Amino acid sequence: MLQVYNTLTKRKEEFQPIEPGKIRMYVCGITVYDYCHIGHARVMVSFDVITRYLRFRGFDVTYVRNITDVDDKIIRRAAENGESVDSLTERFIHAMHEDEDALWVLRPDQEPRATGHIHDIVDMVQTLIDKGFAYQGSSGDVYYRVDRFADYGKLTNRNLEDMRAGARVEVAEDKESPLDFVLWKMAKDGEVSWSSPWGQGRPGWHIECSAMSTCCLGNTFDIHGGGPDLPFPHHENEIAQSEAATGQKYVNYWLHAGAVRVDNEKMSKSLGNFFTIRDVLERYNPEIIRYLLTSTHYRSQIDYSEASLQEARQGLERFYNALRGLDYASSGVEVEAAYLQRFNESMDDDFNTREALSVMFDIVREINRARKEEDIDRAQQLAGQLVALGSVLGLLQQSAEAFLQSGMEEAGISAEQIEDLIVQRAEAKKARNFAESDRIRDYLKDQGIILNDSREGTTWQRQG
RNA sequence: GGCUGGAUGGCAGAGUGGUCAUGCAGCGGACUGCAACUCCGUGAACGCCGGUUCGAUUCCGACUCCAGCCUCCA
Repeated sequence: MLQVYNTLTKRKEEFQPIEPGKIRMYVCGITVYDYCHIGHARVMVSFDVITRYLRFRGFDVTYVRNITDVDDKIIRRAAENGESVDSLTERFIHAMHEDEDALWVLRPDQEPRATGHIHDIVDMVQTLIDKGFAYQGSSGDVYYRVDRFADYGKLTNRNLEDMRAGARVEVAEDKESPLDFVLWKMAKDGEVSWSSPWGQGRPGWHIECSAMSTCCLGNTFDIHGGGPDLPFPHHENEIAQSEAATGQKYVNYWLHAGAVRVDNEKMSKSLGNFFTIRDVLERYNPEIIRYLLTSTHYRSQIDYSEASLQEARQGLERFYNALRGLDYASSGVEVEAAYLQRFNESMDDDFNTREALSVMFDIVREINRARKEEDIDRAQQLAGQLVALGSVLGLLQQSAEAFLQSGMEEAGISAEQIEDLIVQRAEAKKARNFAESDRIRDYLKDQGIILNDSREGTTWQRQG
């Protein structure tokens, strides 16, 4: 039985799709004005794993993740750079796709962009005005009338009294209540804008997700996901907009990823501890980031640090050391019941990837035992199963050599030089000149290269 | 202050009303010319105080501390 933790009810619930066998899922994506950071990576990887597992379990999943390609930050950044909004957003959408590909994040089925759905957004705003849930202020901006929506605050347990009392919200002169939020924003001179019944302007942030999710997935859909900072106000406002507009329940299950901290501090630009995905990829194999993000439950807070990256590297080394030199099937492998059942039970429990990994480590031990007993058929059979389960988490999809020999290439020596030295060392060993063979090994170790002798010969890997 | 989540062995991190997590590190042994990889064995934990129970790290309550959100932020 698949159970998921639902932010709306604050507990784990049995998952029941609206339509048997089908799942419609929407995840809030990126505002494209800069490179993606590791917090973005976490949301991408978490929902990628969720999607892969749901499909592995036989569901037909429609995965939609939006791109916010117009908002204040984008307009400001484009102006600072002296470039058009289009050119800025195209650049960073391209960069986002590169980062995702590097992390083996499968593309969503649809990636709607706010600017591609202006018509749907205008329609929804008009519906809200017609139903009395929205109004145009004297500035021309259109606001959502929070007091009209009785269920406001149900996702994050807020009540309007408390919020008014401690209101730190910017007060716009023409709002009826300080808690009202913008649906349609009038354009200032020269800003990118679209025509609407209320004048030239652009959508507010929250309305685009309501409009696009409804448009792509229907009035009510199964899963809505996003990052840790989105439940309030973003998702609260989405519920208010969509349920007021359609009169139907918006979403059945709300899933939110946990925060990423850096060296045990909140990640923020002011602290200067903001890491982009490409910063990290300069120094680490992409799978190391992916493993780090998968080895903690998706809802838990995760600490990003050199130490945690090292630990991720070590975990993967154990996997790839087991796979190294084995010729295993890369697809169509059936996983034997004992392992499959434990794996599925773990993942069925709100996508417990850490526990699923512990099942995979048990397979590693059995592979190594089989290798020791020279039962290569069994080792290869298990290796295929290990990689099959790995593919559900988006792990172990490169060759052992590629992983183990990756890292710090620039600083070190080339593969050709290493192979040469290994040959020289083999000759020295044959002549029982251990002083010379050890000298070569120590030299390579200084270069970050670890040698590994076995009956079949010597293999090498780079140090993490 | 309000709302959420958390506190597990040296570190990371799952989980369970009474019995193994797992990975890294440690210790003993095997393999090896010596290493590395690997295998076998092994020590070590459940914030604090009450309650329920034959028995609680696991359930309930209080407390302390930590984190996220409440302002743009994944």
